[in-house]
Amino acid sequence: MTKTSSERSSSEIGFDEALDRLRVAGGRITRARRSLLEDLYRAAGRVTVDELAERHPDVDSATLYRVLSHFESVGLIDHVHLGHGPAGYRWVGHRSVAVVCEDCGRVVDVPADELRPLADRLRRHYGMRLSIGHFALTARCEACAPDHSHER
Amino acid sequence: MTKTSSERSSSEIGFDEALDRLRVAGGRITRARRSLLEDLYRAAGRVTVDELAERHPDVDSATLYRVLSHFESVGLIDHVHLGHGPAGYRWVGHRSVAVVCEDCGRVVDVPADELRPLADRLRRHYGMRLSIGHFALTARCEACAPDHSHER
DNA sequence: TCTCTTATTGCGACTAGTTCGCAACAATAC
DNA sequence: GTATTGTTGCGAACTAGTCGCAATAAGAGA
Repeated sequence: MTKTSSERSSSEIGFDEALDRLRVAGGRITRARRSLLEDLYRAAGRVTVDELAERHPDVDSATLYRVLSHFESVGLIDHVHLGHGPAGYRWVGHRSVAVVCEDCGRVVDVPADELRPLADRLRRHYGMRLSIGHFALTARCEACAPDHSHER
Repeated sequence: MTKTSSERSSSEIGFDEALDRLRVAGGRITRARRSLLEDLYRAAGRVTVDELAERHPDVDSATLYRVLSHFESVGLIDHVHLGHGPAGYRWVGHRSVAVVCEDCGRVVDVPADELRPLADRLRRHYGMRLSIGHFALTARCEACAPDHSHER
């Protein structure tokens, strides 16, 4: 289920740089923080809290959330709500929007630019600045909703 | 089935028709169902579970959810997840998408047609059929995220 | 290196939103 | 009316996430 082909761009924050950021922010580099940071850094794409909890059984779930929100406040990761399920976290620098199938849960990443025209219209005509990335778009994938207009 | 995409509320289901549908579906018209159906029919737009619970204190919340999902399965209402908060329910036939401010929770309704270009692209290029309406788009309204840059 | 301060953790309780099991109830068919 | 069985109310459970607090352990300074 690992996400494919999210190559690291040069503008992306490196692991050591991330550690520095945490230190500059005045925080301590604890065992939990270091191992979660490593995991998030190495993960190719989005990771859910469940997955992190499974991979770090020594880290309490309350701590998990606290660490994640700390990382987020320092600008190392961001999170996206994937429909009904748990949120997904990933290293910053990705400029894509998740489109999740509401039936099978499959997530397809779409370049954020695809939403630009809509975002512009929403801002200009409705005064709403679209939060690209914070919530996934829900859809149905081909497997779950084969085309050719057969309504349920 | 009556689902041609550009049609609007001319084909909206009336209250008595809705009652018929429930009967045809083999269900009983209970007190809870009748009063909730009336409420939803009369409500101008989206109603949250909280609001319904407040207005129908005699109806247990578990029943509330069951009735709502029954109505939905019969095709009388649909629901939309408004970001972090509770879901909103409304009479079918509305062709709009909710855009919710993630800070203040304000909901702005946007004609579904605004999403058409995006939906088309997602279908054609990514094989995902956007579920317009099931999830709100999240954004920030002008009050919560005043535009600092000087854009036209 | 040891000591001290205090940021962070683990634990358990708690929240919101929603679902489930089950016995009591009430809508309808007869 | 009575019987049948779909629905309801109640409470418990569940998921995703948050919070308070005492114990722990980073890491600055001696």
